[in-house]
Order: sequence, then C-alpha cells, then structure tokens
Amino acid sequence: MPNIRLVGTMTPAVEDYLKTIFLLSTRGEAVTTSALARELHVSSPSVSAMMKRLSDGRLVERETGVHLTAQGEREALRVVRRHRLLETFLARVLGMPWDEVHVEAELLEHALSERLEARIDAALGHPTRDPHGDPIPPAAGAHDESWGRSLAGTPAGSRFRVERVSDRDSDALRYLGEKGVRPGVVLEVGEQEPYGGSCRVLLGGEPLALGQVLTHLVFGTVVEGDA
Amino acid sequence: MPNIRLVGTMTPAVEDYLKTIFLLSTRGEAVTTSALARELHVSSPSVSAMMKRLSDGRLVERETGVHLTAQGEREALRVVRRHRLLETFLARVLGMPWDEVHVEAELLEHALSERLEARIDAALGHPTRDPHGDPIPPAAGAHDESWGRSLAGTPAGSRFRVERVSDRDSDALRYLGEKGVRPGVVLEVGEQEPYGGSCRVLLGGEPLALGQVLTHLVFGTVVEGDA
DNA sequence: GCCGGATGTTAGGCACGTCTAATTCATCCG
DNA sequence: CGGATGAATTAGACGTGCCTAACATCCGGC
Ligand SMILES: [Mn+2]
Ligand SMILES: [Mn+2]
Ligand SMILES: [Mn+2]
Ligand SMILES: [Mn+2]
Repeated sequence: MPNIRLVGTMTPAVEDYLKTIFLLSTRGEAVTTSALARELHVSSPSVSAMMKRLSDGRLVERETGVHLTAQGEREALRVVRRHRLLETFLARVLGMPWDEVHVEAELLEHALSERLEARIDAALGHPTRDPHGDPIPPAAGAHDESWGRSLAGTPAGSRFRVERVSDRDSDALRYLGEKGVRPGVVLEVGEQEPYGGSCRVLLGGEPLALGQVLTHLVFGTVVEGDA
Repeated sequence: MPNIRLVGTMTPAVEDYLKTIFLLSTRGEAVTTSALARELHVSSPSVSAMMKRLSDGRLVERETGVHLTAQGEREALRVVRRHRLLETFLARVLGMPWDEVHVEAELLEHALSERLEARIDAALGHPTRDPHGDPIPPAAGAHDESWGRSLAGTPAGSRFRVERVSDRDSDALRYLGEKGVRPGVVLEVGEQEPYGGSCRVLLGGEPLALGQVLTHLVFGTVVEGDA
C-alpha cells in the first residue's frame, strides 16, 4: 500500500515545534518564524518548511504569525504534560537536581508511551506542578498556564511568594536552588539597585542579592499578611 | 562548515541494528541479511544499505555473514545495558509487569543519557540481571551472555533451575509469569508428551503442562540435590 | 545438467528534517 | 525618494532510513 497520508503524524520534531509554539504564546511572545528558529536552534527555512507541514496537517494556522488549532493545542499539551511529568519523576524518584531534569525530559518526552505516562503519573500521586512550579496539564480537561508576575519590577516592601522559576537557564537555576529560591518560598522584596543592579530581598530573614537576569526568571504573586 | 563526516554516529536505527546483530550471534544464530530483516521488521535492501554504512563506519565486518568489530560490540553492549537497566527499573520501581517492560525499553533505550543511566543503575543497587534473568552488561569490563540450556530437551527426572526467560513473546511471558515460571524457580522435569505435546513439570509440587513454544523460551541449568 | 527457490544486491524512489544561497517584501532612515 | 535592514520564503541540496522492482547468485532436486 503506497504511503497512506496520515496528517496528524507526530514525530519528535513535530512535537518540539508544537510545544515551542505553545510555550512562546503562553509567555506572551510573538510566534514568528524567527522566534521559533531562535528557540529551536534551527534555520528560518527549516521553520518555514515545518510550518507548511503543520499547516497542511491542520495543527497550526497562519495569519499574522502562527497559532495552534484546537488539535494542535491538544497535541502540544500532551507533550508539555509528558515533559513536566518526567521532570517531576526524575527529581522526586531519582533525586536528580532541578537544573538537570529539563535537558533529560527534552529527550525522554518523545519516547514515553501512554501506558508508562499513566504509571508515572500514578506513582507520583497525580502531581499538578513540576519541580520548577510549572503546572502539569491534566490528561483531560482544562489547563491554566498563567505565569503570575515577574519578580523583576515588583515594588520594594512587597511580600512575594515564588510560584514558578523558569527552567531554561540551567546555571541560573542551580544558583537559585543553592540560595533557596524555590516555588513556595516567600521573599521580602527590598531595594532594586539602580542602573541594572541587584534586587535586594530577604529569604527567611537572610539577605540575598538577585541580579537582573535572575529576577526575570522568578514568577509568583504578591501576598498580604504579617511581616 | 560542510558536514563533518562522523563515522561512529549513533542513531536509534544504528543502535537497533548493532543490538540485533549482537543478540543474534549470542543466541548462536547466523547473522545474515535475511535474519536481520526478519528480526528488525525491515526489507532486505534496507539491511544491505545499513550493513554498508556500518561497515564503512568500522562497526561491522562482512565475510560469511556479518560480525561486530570490537568497537561495534562496545556500542552494542551499551545499548543492551541501557535496555536491560530500563527493564529492571520499570519492573522494580514502577511495578510494570515483566511482559510489558521490553516494548517500553525498546523506545527508551535510545533516549537515555549517561547521567540518567548512572542514576538508574545506582538507584537499583547496580543490578546484574533484568526481570527476565538476562545479564546486564557492566558499564566497563567483561560481559557473559551465555544462555544455559533450554528447558526443551531436558530429560525427565531432572531438576531444572530457571535462569532466563526470553522476553520476545509478550503473551507467552505473561502466561509463564502467571504460572510462576520465573528466574530462580526450580522445576522438576517430567514426561515430554510425544508428537509436539506438552512437557509436564512440577513447580513447587504443583503440576504444570508447558507447550513446545514455552519450553523453547525457558533457559537454565540442571541442578543436583535433594528432591 | 538444468530449473526453481532462497538469498542478497543494485537501482530508483520517497518522506523527513535539516542546511545554505538567493529572492522577495516591508519598513525604517537619511 | 531610495537604499539599507530585517523577516520570510523559495530553490536546491543532502543524510537518514525506509520501500519496491529488478537483477544476480547459489544450491538442491529432479
Ligand atoms: Mn522543562
Ligand atoms: Mn519545568
Ligand atoms: Mn528486552
Ligand atoms: Mn529482558
């Protein structure tokens, strides 16, 4: 039989493109050819070609920029779910540090069967957050990917509860982990030193200086309550 | 820079071919084009093409049939090690039944980093056998892949200790598991019923009839000792 | 001794996923 | 207005890994 054309064929590359489109848009960034090329470390023509394929397969639509169809988003969420379940598993079960799990999950997410995914999910007690505080999309049902506010620009005097830490910069992640900046922690936000200086915070009473790069990686909410 | 030619590039396909060549030869079977095609579910020309590539890359040599070079065997053993470590992990840590782990490991073995492999190995306490009794090649050093003798043809009256059960037939494996035929178990071998009939055995005193297909999947040694 | 079947190779083709080079197009700036 | 700049696409190529069709070989049986 001569090559039945399955439009929805998921390959590792297709999964990575869909996931990246999803993550870019939930970060509020424009999903352009060049943004995808930068993010995926491929050339622009590679992205153009893939967008053609995804568009033919009804996984994305192209008007100004690119956006996922309902089906494309479903597939993207499945990949994101596998990725974050794997990160959680690697950290909790194998004790892998939170700055290493992302790279591993990038590979494994394409090799995880539904059966194994379900087993991992059950073994972890159906977790809702990965080690970085990223929400794990449920197997079925709605998903909320909101990022809260960035620590950068949060006014001095606020009490700030960390909810998510971006897992994209492994070195920064390790540093933050060493300093105790993790989801769930509450920071007392102090002075933002001018001209690109550090942001002074208190963590459990201890002073800590967080550079610009770091404050842009930390997300959460301002909480009221007793100092 | 125009395509540096890395001869030893491992891809999932290359890994599968090397692994299959290794397993065929350790099973004492001839490593021919058609045997590989059958084993890997690909056409003969696909095998021919791949043998050309592996041969160019000094991973195999071709005289009568095909055999691995020292480097090819090293790579094959790395894949087999990852496969069996993964099977062990899936069974022990995630409680996956022994007839399901092989299929999962087939995929995951290509996505396992050295770092994660080491973590899994340590978490399991450096196991030497997978759930089917297959020996796990060490990260470095010699490996013994001998199969012992098959239960088929073992004379009645023998006491037979099961050491390995082939993991290639998932249904048979589940059946044997249900009946308690696992590595470590000792069987009292009874009559082989003629003309392709069952082999009668006692397992823990309980009678059990094992068809031809099954006795050819069970390997071990004849042990002396008290009945 | 020849024929048929099994085995293996060559030839040609295709989907995937990437690349570089060239082109198109809009925009911004002097 | 016109040229530079940047973003995107088109054109052409390539390696991987698979396929089918055709051809070459060898080997056993009649
Ligand atoms: Mn991640
Ligand atoms: Mn994460
Ligand atoms: Mn196996
Ligand atoms: Mn096994």
